[in-house]
Parts: sequence; C-alpha cells; structure tokens
Amino acid sequence: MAHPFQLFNTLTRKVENVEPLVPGQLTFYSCGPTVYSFAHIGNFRSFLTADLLVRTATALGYDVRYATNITDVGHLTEDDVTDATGEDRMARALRSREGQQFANVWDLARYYADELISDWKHLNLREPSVRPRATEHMREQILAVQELLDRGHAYETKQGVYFSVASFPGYGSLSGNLDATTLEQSVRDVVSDPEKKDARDFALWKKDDAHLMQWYSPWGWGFPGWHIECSVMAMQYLGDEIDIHAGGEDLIFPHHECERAQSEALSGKPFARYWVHTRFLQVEGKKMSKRSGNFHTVRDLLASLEKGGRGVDPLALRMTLLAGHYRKPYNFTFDTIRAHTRHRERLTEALRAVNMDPMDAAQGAGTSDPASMGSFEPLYDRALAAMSDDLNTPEALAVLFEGVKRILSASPGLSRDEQNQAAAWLHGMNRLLGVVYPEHEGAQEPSATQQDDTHIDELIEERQKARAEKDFARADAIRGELTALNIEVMDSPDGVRWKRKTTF
RNA sequence: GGUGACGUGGCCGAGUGGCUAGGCAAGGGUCUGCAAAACCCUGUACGGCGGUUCGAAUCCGCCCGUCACCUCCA
Repeated sequence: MAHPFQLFNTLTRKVENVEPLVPGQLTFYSCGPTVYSFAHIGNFRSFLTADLLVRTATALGYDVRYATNITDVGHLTEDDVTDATGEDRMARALRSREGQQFANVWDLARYYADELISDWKHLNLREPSVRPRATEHMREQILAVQELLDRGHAYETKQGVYFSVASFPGYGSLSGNLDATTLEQSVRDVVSDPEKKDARDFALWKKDDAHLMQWYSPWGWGFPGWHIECSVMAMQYLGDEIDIHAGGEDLIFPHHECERAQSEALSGKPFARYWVHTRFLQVEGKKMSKRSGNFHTVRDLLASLEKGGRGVDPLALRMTLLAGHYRKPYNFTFDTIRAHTRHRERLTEALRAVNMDPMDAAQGAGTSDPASMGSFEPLYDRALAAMSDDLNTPEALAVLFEGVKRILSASPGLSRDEQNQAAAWLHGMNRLLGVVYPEHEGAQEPSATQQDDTHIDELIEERQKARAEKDFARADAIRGELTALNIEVMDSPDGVRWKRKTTF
C-alpha cells in the first residue's frame, strides 16, 4: 500500500494505523438514521465520512465490506422512560401534519427510507455492500436478547429486559463515562423502571402491547431496545469482530457504548477495532435546529426554486460538506455553498477542457489507473496521501483545485495525450472524492425540468439568430429576459452555453 | 459540575519548530459586439499574556472565547 491508512480511534483517542483483522480486507459498519423524517445535512455529514472512508480504503487496495443500516423501528425518545411521556419518534411523526398522509408507521418508515436512498444517490454516496433494516432482523434481535439472558448479562422485569452494565467491566471505556455516580445522577430525574438494578442498565426489550410497532417475544408483545439492532446486524453481516465502526459523535454515548457492551458480552471477542465519529456541524454559527431557523434537509437544498427549494447543485452540496475535516467543528453557511458552487463550475470547465462531457463522464469512465495519469500522478498521490491521513478532505480538495487550475491554464492547447492523462486523473479524483461528476444514473440536476429547458432553448435560439444578423439590441434584450429568469448566457467559440444562476 | 475539542488574513480552510498550502471574495490587466467563462498580476494571517529555543502559528503554562458530549439527536 502506497500510504498507511490512519484514522483517529475514539477508543484510544489517538490517530492509529488501520490494521484490519484479515490483511487486505476491511469490514466496516456505519450507523444509519431512524427514518422518521427527511434526512438533513447533519445526517449526511456523517454518512459522507463513511463514504469517504470506503472510497479511501478502496483506493488503497482494500477489499471493503460496508454495511449501513436503516433504523425503521420507532424507539422511545427516552430509552428508560416507561410512562406516557416517553413517546415513540415515529408515532409522533405520524401525528404531525406531514405524517398524516401515511396509513401507519410502516408506510411512514418505508417512505422516508426511500427518500433517504434518493438523497444518498444525489450526493454521490457509494451504495453499501448491504443495507439491513431493523424490522427485518427481529428474530435475530430476540435471539440475541435471549442469549444475553442465558449468559447472565441481562435480566427481566415486569416492564422489560435490561442489559446489566455491572456484568460487563469494560462499560464506559469508549465514551469515558466511567463514573457510575454521574450517570446515576443524570438519569435521576426521568421516570424509570423501579425494578432496574442499576441506573446505568439499558433496555434490550420493552414490553408494550400498545406500541404502534410490536412483535411477539418470549417476554410477550413489545419491541427491541435501540442498541441491539446494530449489534445484531453488524455481527450477522460482518462477523463477531469488525474492523471499523462509525457514526455521529452523539452516538458515542449511549448508543455505541451499549452496542459494544452487548456485542462483546455475546461473542466474548472485541467488537470493533476502530471507532470513527463525525462531529456535529453548525449552521451559520449556531447549532442546527428548527427553532433557530437554520435547519436544512438535503431535499430542501437540492429542490428547485419553483418547488420551494434552494436549487443547490448536489455535488456542490457534497463538496461543501466535505470542505471541513470530519473531526473539527465545521460551520456550514450559504457563503460556503456559493464558493463550492463556483468550484463545481470550474470542475465542469476542466472536464470540457479535456473533452469529457460533464453530463456523462461516468459512462466514458476511461482508465484511472495512476500509471496512465502521466505527470498528474503526483497530484493523485498527494490527494490519496491526504485522505489516508485521517481523511484530510480539505487538503485533498486543495490538490483537486490545483490540478484543475493546471488543466485550465494549459487549455486550450493540450495535446491529445495530455487530455487523456488529465481525464484519467479526474476519474481517479472522482473515485476518491466523488465531487467531479455524478456516479449514479439520473442523480444530476433534480432541480431542472424539461419544460423550463425547452422555453429557455427557444430564447437562446432566437438570440443567436439576432446575433447572426448583428441585431445586438435585440440580442441584449433577450439576454435581459433570460437574466430575469435567472439564466446566464455564455457565448463561446464552440457554441452558446447557459446555466442557472445561484440565487442564495 | 465532569469530560473532550477548537480559536489561522474580509471569508472558508491546510500546515504543527525554520522553506510561511489552496480556494472564495476584492482590485488591476488580457480576451470578448456586449457579457460571462478562462488566463495573468496584486494581497503575508495565525485569540491574549508569559515561557522554552539561535528561531514558534507550530512546544509548555496561564487567561479569554466558541462548541460538543454527559439527556432524544448524525
């Protein structure tokens, strides 16, 4: 391997060389969202970290097996609370105005899961090797809970089944929440099961025959605890010991701490070797929340202006999200989106300069073997080195811009050979970063509609005619009309091009 | 209260002991019927105060500020 793959491991609080269990292979589990609403940019910052991890590992030559789940069970908003205030997130979503279109929670979950995958593709995220869903692994979860009971790591009360934290000495080492008293105090003011033996114990199964999603178990009707699904699915698809486990920083505690305890109690082996956590982003300098008015879903940003969206180019959004290092606080702003929309335009210019049609660059995906990049190979190497170094995306982007500048300064005038080398480099950079051109069929420009385009093309046509007749007054008038439609026209030696102007 | 992270030019962001990324925005120029794109040029920053050192944005200490987790959240 050209570069050692290094990642910050939450467990050891150090940047470490990634040494997989089986050399050359990498098993990776990334925690997905609960699908009770549209995914927001914060969700995707974390999914993007997973995506970049997979791309980098693949580029380094690892054979990656990548699982990411969909949580389609509505867990309680407070894990321990058994009274009426501990409401299920999905049940709440169903009652909301938007949720009333769904017949039941199952429909709601299915709808948002589909939307998640649609956003996923727009943002050029790689498809996982497997995308398991919690509801489709109920039997395995019940068996796991039973196994924990049999092994003496869990106990049953009138209200549920709990994992006994005292039975697992390593509890707390991932999050640093080692102090039992602190934990006890923090859960003191919520209503909890009086039969729980230890305040830290968490639910494996909740008995509840009134819950909107319920299954039959050895303990009667109810539903599984939040953490058990990931243990079960990770172990089923990747094995008892996995190499890397990732998620948002909020998952360090309690989710990953609990997941780890359960899994290791089940298998008797270390669960994940490296834990990778993505920091929350801020939006316009503040924590993203609906109340602050800075809450953005991916679909709102990508949707066209006509449809009430912001008309952001999907890959510009992707680039904006990866412009900050995943472990550092990152302030997401519209200024930054604007800057990256510009970068996308330059990238498109570069694709043109090397004779790649930006719209179907994916089809023409020629070779991107570093050897065929010629003098661009060092630039690829630097980007790969940056990504290998704990996913240093800002550095990798800087390398990308350097290469783009190099291509544009030399063009026109690039030889056929140079064009091919530059094209191979751009393909390689796209495989690594996914910001050069879309990789999924139909993932580009969800904002554009056929109708708009026809009208615009007519105006352009008319203007061209006027220009040919040297009727520049008429040509400029049409330009004005187009400008009013937020269309910018660009004349060039090889024809007219136009684009929608950024309006945010 | 406990634990942790971060503070770089107008803005976004690398760098982590000497060689001082990259981009956006701005100003000037080339090109163009106009405009855009593109290209060329200009711009020397590291929260504060001490300390270590021949030399610190980079190491150490203190202070100030911002954020996060400990409680549903990616």
